[in-house]
Amino acid sequence: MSAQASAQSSEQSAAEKPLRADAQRNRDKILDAARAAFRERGAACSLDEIAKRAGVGAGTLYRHFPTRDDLIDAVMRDWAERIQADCQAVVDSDLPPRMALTEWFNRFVENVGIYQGAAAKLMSAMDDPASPIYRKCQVLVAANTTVLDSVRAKGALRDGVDAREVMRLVSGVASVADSSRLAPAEAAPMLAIILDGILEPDRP
Amino acid sequence: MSAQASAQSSEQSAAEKPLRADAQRNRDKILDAARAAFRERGAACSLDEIAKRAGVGAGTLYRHFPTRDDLIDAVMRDWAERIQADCQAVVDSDLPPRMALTEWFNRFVENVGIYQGAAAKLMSAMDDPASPIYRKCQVLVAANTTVLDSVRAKGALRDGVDAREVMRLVSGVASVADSSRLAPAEAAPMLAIILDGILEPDRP
DNA sequence: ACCTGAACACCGTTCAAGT
DNA sequence: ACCTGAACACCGTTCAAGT
Repeated sequence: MSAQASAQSSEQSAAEKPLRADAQRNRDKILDAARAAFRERGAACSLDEIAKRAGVGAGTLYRHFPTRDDLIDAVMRDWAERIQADCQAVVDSDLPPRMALTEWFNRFVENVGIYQGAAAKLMSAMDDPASPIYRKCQVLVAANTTVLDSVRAKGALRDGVDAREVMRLVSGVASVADSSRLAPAEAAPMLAIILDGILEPDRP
Repeated sequence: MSAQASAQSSEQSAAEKPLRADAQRNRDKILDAARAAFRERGAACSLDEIAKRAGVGAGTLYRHFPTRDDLIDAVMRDWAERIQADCQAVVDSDLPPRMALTEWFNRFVENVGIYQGAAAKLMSAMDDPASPIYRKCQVLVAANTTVLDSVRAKGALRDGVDAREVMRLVSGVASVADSSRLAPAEAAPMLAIILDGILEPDRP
């Protein structure tokens, strides 16, 4: 069972008071069950089913995660780290601008597409500070800004290209890919258009 | 009441056997109620509430519209006509390419954004022939192709730009605008990027 | 301090009984 | 031929009772 792997490294946010041992165990079981359920049935899957899979009462799930978005947020934790790692890798790689952005956008769409409905969740949280996922969006915006700035420093970006707008556009592509059930690679033509739209046209 | 307007011009698709008078009246009442409810609460609003608003039994709603998508499809009827009209207007206008496409994309996003969740519905129906909304998507794809072809004829489009991909991209923008609750005008920067991505860069 | 699961509310969907 | 609304199933959410 994959339950073991993450049950060992008790998943908890850095600066929070420690949970009682049994509570921590339940929290981990819920997260494992949620990850599996989201993967199979998408982010709209029944919370009751997740509780049952995790072998806990429904109330326990709600105690740990008052809303569905809180649960999604927790499940997204490792996922945000992966994106930050990708960002760093691309910036360090020193690839030519177009290749760097192609790589970055592709990974972005791939990462955002882990669960059906995850892309849509992200989009609606992006401008909603009240959403539990809002912070995760900030991380994405920051990573995207970092990558774009590194390309801008090479003079490859058109004037007036705003990282926020690019982020929205790419999220839109991720969402299209998600709801049309496109393979990640099938998003490439759309991403290519965006690239042509933000990169300085080849100069003689 | 706005109910009167559309109750007079009994809304029925061209080639279908006529309904009994009372059935036709109920159908119209349901559509009016659905339009109002979708506008207020979005495309995910309770069907039961729509039936109540329309003053019919729940079963009557299901008799006329077996699935939620069938109802959405019917509500979208006049909406698709509006898009086709916009398409024709833009093609006939003989505006310079960039202005023509700006106009077209803006209207597209505006039209698709009538109801919360409508854009998402469209996206997922685009590649799903089994969906009742699929036909409506075909209309949109056709209109979009017409506009793009008219611009291509002027040599303003980059080589290899596919109408289908552009349609997907713009739907994605509409979806972002929808779920982030952006005003239609706020989609302009994203649309500008797409324009730069598909138009031939200015030549000296 | 935390867990359980019965109980409630809400919504989609069906279908027997009615006109 | 069509309509009604009670009935059922399913899901989210709460909370009294338990450890």
